[in-house]
Amino acid sequence: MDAMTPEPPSSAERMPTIRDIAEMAGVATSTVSRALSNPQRVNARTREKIERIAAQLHYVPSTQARGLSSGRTGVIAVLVPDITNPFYFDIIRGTQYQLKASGYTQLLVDTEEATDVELDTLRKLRRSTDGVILAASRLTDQQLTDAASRQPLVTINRATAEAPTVLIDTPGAVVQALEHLASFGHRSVVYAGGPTSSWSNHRRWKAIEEAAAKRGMAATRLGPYAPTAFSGAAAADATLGTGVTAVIAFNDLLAIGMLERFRERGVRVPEDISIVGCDDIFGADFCNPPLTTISSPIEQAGRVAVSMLMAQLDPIRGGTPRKLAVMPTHLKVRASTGPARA
Amino acid sequence: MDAMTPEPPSSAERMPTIRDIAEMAGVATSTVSRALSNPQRVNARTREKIERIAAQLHYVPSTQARGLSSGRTGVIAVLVPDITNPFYFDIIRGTQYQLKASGYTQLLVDTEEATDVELDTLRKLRRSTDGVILAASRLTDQQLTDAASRQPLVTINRATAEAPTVLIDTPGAVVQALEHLASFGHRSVVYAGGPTSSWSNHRRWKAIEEAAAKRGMAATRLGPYAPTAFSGAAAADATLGTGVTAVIAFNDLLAIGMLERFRERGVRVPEDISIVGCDDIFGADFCNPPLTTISSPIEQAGRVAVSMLMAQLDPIRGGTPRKLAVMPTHLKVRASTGPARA
DNA sequence: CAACTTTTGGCAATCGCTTGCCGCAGTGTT
DNA sequence: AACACTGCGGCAAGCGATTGCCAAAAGTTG
Repeated sequence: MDAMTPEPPSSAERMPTIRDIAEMAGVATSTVSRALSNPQRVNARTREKIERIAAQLHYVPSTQARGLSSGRTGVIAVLVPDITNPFYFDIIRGTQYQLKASGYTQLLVDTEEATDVELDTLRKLRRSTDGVILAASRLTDQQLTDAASRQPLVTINRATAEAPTVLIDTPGAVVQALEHLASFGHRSVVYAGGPTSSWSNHRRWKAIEEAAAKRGMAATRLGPYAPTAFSGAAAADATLGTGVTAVIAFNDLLAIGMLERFRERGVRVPEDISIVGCDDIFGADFCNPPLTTISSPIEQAGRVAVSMLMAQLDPIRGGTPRKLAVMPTHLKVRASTGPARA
Repeated sequence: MDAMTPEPPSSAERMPTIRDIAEMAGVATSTVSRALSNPQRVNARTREKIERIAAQLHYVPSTQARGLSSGRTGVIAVLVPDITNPFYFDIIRGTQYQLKASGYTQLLVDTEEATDVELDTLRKLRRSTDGVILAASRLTDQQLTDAASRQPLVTINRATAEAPTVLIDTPGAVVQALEHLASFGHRSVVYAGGPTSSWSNHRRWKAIEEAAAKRGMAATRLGPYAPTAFSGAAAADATLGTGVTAVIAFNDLLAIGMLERFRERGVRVPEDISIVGCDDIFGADFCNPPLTTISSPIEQAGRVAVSMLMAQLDPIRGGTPRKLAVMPTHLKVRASTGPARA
């Protein structure tokens, strides 16, 4: 107003606020606020007018201010151990899709397979997010319980008593995999294990051990190996050392790495050795040979995780909050498995 | 303090604020604020005391409040056309890494290869982010110019006059690819093109056309095809229809899809037809046959984009703001290319 | 038509932090 | 000894929304 007041640099013109709208509409800011985020609280005519002005001004509410006063941020964090692992891509896509549909923003964080990064992130995020989806958490039960008591949380592939969980029923499919191998005459199998801190890893091995025992097959566990194609070489070599005819890998990444190593060493797949992966990631269908693997609707797992979180955030609209969802799995037979060599 | 005041539900105990710290330390909130975010502005002893109390309270500053009053959000958005395209994985990893190192949070958004989603996202994000990295933007020059004038922006694989850009020098490598094919006796080549709105696509085709003309080779453009493995079938069929002995695909995804289709139809690669991909994505090395492709430090491109953005945000510390960075590329020869059939 | 309820909109406090401005000490300069 | 700095800390005004409380207006009812 004052002629002395220096104009702010016009480089970035000021963004409109509810005050601007309120002035133009001749109402109070509170009315604008209500019209925009609580429509039924305000008269239809007033609301329309406000909406029109808002649109005309290209008004975008400040998430910061909104979050500060309302306590809600509209942000959900998704924590994955490794952004570059294709397995998580499908999860991420699923959560992204469903979060967007629910009006939330997804904040993706790579925890680098490290417990402390995970813990630290969780702490920092407590303030700035409404909830967290924790995929393949590396936390201990205790840490997980603590975290769940502090913020709305849903885990994927990591069961806890405290937080709702989406589980991919890999153990179920492991049985199918074992049957499949048995039908090909395999009598002994190696499990190329994943990270020690991986809960799924334990779960998978237990299932294999048990199912193998039931069928009188010998099962050996190798590892731990990092869940990367790169580690496949070591896993392949160790497997060859055992003389088994079949191997089940912790995941497809590892399996694909093993495939390459086998080829390098002149070991034929599946003639000399059969290999089963897990997750049916991008690439499992076009590697050489195409990988027999355990497939599941991973993307859907992400979507389900989101809806379980939504139910937790808004118990009324969300309906009965499920504590556990199990995604079905099935064995996808491709060319990496075949009859056991004599 | 008042006995009548109802205790807040202890379910989630209140998070500590700078006021709590200020009270405990016996200083004003402004001092706490400065001690924490502007350390040299406050006496060392005072600062240490405050830091100690903050740590003890597990204090985490509210990004919301901070952003509201300071105008900075600490968030950088990264927009990619398709989260599930492995090409962007590496970019995302690069940006994530570098942003974290710079103390920023990455907000990842999938724009679904759609111009309007991109535009809309950009608008919404203007308020809540400090800057944007736009990978393979589908925007027109005009739209891009507008966007760049409204918010700090860096593009990847999309040159503009306005915004700093990181380019992957694929056209450069296309020449290598053509030489490689020529040395194998190929005289005609097909380019299986990508999306019409893709700037790189045009750029690539121009380079091929020109390089082919210079060598007296015939070049035909096919497409557009969606940059997915799924579209590979159509691209493969169309390619076969032309009778050429070599094809360069818009990207590896498409190339891999073509590879599969060729196998389905009994066309041998590289005996019957040679194929060159582009990007060297995850999977290009283990598909069947492994793909000859144009490789480049994609992850580094992401990192460079971040540092260019940082330079823009803080011109003093950031050093000379580069307007353009070109990432080198080279042809990675694998098994999908070979001598032309007679 | 009076008494009452429901709508509708305004006031003002608040969320947690940043930052411009001010003033008090302590130090150094002439 | 008077003066000017400089370093350090406090005051208080925002940032842009939300929301509890209240009052005026409108609608209902007997």
